[in-house]
Amino acid sequence: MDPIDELNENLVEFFDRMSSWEQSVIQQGKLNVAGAHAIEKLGQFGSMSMKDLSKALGVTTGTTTITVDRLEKGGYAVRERADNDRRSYIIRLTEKGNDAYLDHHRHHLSFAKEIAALLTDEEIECFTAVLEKINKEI
Amino acid sequence: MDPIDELNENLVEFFDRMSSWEQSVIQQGKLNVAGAHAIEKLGQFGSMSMKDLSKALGVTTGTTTITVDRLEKGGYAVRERADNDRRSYIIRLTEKGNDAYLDHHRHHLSFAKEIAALLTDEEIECFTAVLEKINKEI
DNA sequence: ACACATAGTTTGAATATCAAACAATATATA
DNA sequence: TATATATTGTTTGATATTCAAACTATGTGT
Repeated sequence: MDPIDELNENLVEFFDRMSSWEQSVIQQGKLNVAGAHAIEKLGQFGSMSMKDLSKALGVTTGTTTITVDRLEKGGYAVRERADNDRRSYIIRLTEKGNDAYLDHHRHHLSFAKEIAALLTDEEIECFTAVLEKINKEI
Repeated sequence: MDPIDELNENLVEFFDRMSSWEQSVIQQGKLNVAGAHAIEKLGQFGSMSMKDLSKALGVTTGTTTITVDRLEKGGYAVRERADNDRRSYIIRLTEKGNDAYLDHHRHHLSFAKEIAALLTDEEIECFTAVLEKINKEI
């Protein structure tokens, strides 16, 4: 079989499995999908404006307004006035929000651990190196 | 840095990039997300019943009814009566539906090709083998 | 000042999804 | 056979998600 075809099939299946896994993890928690994604971005990249958060999430600012409203009501995040621009807010995770992020992060880590357990040290090294290469260049 | 952390970070980023890529590919076409996913399953696994399609997609049969209605209206798929069970339909891709599947498949292939171009033969082999291993066991 | 641009919110509409009720058919049991 | 139960797919009513466009408030450039 063509190596490209083989790579493709495995990629597609892997992506499918990761999607299912991600969704099931989110559904275990109290957050909706949009909120969980927002918390992930805020946890990963730190506090940011509505606009930047929208861009990071790939949705309109209108949608982000709703998402952040919900996060605020749930006590996961707060809007803080930006120093330099009075139109703008900086969205910051609260302690509860950060806990939710860390919890999600722990899930990811245990997923990575589960994968690593299947592989030899050499395979882990190669797999990580390849992913890093792809992430850098695509 | 801990190899697990490193693996995790690269996995998360890779998944994120694949999600964006997938979404942008779908939005280029005329199908909505649900329809595109349904076509992907039907193309990959062949004609199947509403129930099986629902299971493959991870949604209720009610949702699948709507999705398949739309595919039929768009000329991408047809419901055919099952021989053995008169309650049941077999959902089959039309030629147009199959073209849409092949087109999507081509996008995937070119994505895989793009990735392969970044890697040495050895890396391709290792990456594919690791993905296969993970897919089998997770 | 004045026009134009930008950040975020609101609004109205379209779409997606689910759970539950339902109709038609199949299967099992008495 | 007759009757109860299960299953397949559809419909319905409710809720959630998202977008585009209009809008408010503020910033920037001429």
